[in-house]
Amino acid sequence: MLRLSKLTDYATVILSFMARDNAQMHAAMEIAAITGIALPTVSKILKLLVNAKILISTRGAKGGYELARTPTEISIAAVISALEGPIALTECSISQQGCEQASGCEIRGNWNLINQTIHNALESVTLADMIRPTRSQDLAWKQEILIPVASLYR
Amino acid sequence: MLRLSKLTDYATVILSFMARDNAQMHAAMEIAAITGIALPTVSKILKLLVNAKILISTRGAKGGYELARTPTEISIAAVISALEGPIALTECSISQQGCEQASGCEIRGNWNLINQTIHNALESVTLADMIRPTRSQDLAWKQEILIPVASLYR
DNA sequence: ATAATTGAGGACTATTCTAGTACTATTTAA
DNA sequence: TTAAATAGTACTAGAATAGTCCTCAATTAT
Repeated sequence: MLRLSKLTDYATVILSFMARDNAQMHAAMEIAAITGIALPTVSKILKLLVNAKILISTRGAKGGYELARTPTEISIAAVISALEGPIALTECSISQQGCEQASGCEIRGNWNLINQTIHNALESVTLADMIRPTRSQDLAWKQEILIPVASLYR
Repeated sequence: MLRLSKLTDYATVILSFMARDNAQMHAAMEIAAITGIALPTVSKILKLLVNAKILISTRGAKGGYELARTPTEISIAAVISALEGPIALTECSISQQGCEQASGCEIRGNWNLINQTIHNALESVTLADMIRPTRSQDLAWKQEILIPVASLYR
């Protein structure tokens, strides 16, 4: 199923709300109330997004969270990485120590390629794209996503 | 991390071996011995691949498993689907009942789009691609993967 | 100054999912 | 009829995830 964690899913909901809303500063409690996600969970997610430099936090009374960049500059890949670490389908693509297959794993290089492909696809979609309506008549969206695989080899 | 399960990873190793090897029929025990994966685990994976019509099984003495199609006709997307169910990043993309976000989820359509994008990318890579060597001088591979996103809307 | 508000950081728990194993039935060849 | 091989299903242990809670730090308002 190639699953994304629930927290990541929540993160996109939260960020979409923040991108759509005019106000710049949002307290965690406010976000929890609006999205319907429990406050401690929202807090956890917001903290991760701050660490990943996707959000900026302000402490104290009247504090809260705001987007660090404009929605067009925040890619879905960045959000996923913030919540789940580096984007990669297989273990061996992350740790350099390689897998311990008896026969030797011949296909790691190709997995890396696929990882790159997907990463590129996710990199090309931004928060601004996510908050666009999906009805087909509103489609001033990207014509196509072009992934030059050959370039990955260079 | 956008993780793929270990079983799926194993499946690609197993299928790569079968695609590379000339012999048509391979018993589960043989595959276990060569790949170094425990026999019960190998069996489990092979059964799933049979159900997904990626492999054909023959029972009885001299039986075994063989590819149902040529390696160029087996996509990585099919393999992933066989092991993990439909390829989708978010829960709500699979079940039709929708999520129970208080504010209403505005972004489902866009997630579906991203799912489609990734699915297309995985669909375009086949088992034959996986067993190709990865050294750059051997690259008679695909020039690029073209994903016409606009067409998804029609 | 002091109190109130808000985020930071980390620890902890319960639940769910995954990986792996085992057992029994069924099919086929010799 | 026996041996070899897959089919199907159920079960267990371990790991990962989701979610919660508590204490500390920072800022603003009174």
